[in-house]
Amino acid sequence: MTSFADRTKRRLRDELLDAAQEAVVAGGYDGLRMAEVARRTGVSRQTVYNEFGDKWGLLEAVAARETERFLLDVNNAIAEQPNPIDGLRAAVERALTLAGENPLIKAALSQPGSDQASQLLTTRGQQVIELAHLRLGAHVREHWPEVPAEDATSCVDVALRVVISHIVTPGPPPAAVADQLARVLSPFLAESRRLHV
Amino acid sequence: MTSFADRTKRRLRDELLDAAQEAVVAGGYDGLRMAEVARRTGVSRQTVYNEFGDKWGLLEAVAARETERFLLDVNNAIAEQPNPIDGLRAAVERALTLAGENPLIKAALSQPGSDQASQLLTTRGQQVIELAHLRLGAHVREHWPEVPAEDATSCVDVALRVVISHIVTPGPPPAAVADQLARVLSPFLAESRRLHV
DNA sequence: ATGTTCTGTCCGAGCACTTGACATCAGAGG
DNA sequence: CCTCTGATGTCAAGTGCTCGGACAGAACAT
Repeated sequence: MTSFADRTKRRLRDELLDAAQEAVVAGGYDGLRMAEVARRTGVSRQTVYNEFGDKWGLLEAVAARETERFLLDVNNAIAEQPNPIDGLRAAVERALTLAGENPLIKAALSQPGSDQASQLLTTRGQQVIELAHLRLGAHVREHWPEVPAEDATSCVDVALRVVISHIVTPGPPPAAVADQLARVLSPFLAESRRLHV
Repeated sequence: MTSFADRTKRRLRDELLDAAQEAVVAGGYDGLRMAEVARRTGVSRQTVYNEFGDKWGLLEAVAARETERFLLDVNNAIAEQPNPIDGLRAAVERALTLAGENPLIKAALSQPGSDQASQLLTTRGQQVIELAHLRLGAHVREHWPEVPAEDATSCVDVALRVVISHIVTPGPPPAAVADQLARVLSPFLAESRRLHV
């Protein structure tokens, strides 16, 4: 169904992103050279600009792809738990674990010239919040329809911001944070549920 | 090192060959439609012609690729046996087994409009003989350098023609043929070796 | 001050693929 | 017998993407 040209374009994008990501992991934002990405992929420098506009666009695309993968993984963790509280705990733990192991996040946080990288993390944080809202909200609505949308939103919102904070400023182990959050938030959800039954 | 364009061209060729091979397996030579190959690959009909010239060229390319894979597999079987006689037996058995399981060969042999397909098998047979000569000859020279090149060539030649005959006209199980050939040919090789020590 | 390196932009040439048309041939059916 | 259909093979014009080279500007080191 999809034309060969379409698939090729996708592959080109993917390979460029691979090269770029590798460069960022190795040397941070400053270590990312447009010419190097082009060379590694076997393509002209111009082609990289055609595809991503400018260096910032390339970096953003790298982050977007990684974000999507990240969320996909976290979503799987949620889906395995029918109980929203357990889903919350699982998601938090998985997210923190993944973040701790992710070389791209490490690079963004630790590299010297990370003015840009941290800004990117903030931007991505916004996107993560939006996407995760949809997914987590749907999960709550599905299993606990009694809980009003507003309350579910509030709960998810708080959890996400705490998680992002823990990613940016690492602290206790993932499981501990997950338990803590679940303990703190579950009474709120449970009561909301009881009130609107 | 290789440019993205090169890799893409290779991939295009491969996908076209995949589609063509599938068509041949399903419907023989007559079942192979240029337009269908193009459609399945997501490319224009003209592109198929640009790549392979004409229908016969496409079919030949399919056969060539499959031949290469076939020989690669057989070569591995040979390489595992230091003793040339054992190598011969292993190669014969592997070749007949592979041929018996290969859908493309089955299609070429069983399809109705197989005037072309059988001719193709003949052509390929020639190529197989040439390539296998190089490989088998090298194997004998490596392990039994005493055997003159002419004798090794004769031995390999006979074996190859018998094998091809068994592929075209299936008979006893592969292992039986392999043993038979090994038994028949080994005295010749052994004596030649003894004489030229 | 000067040279170097990288970003970002522009443009002309080239190449592969697409599209549509056409000639030709074989088989099927009226 | 004639025609209609579907397939192969060829051609030319059009299109999009990529390439290569050149250039200006900014940051930085010597």
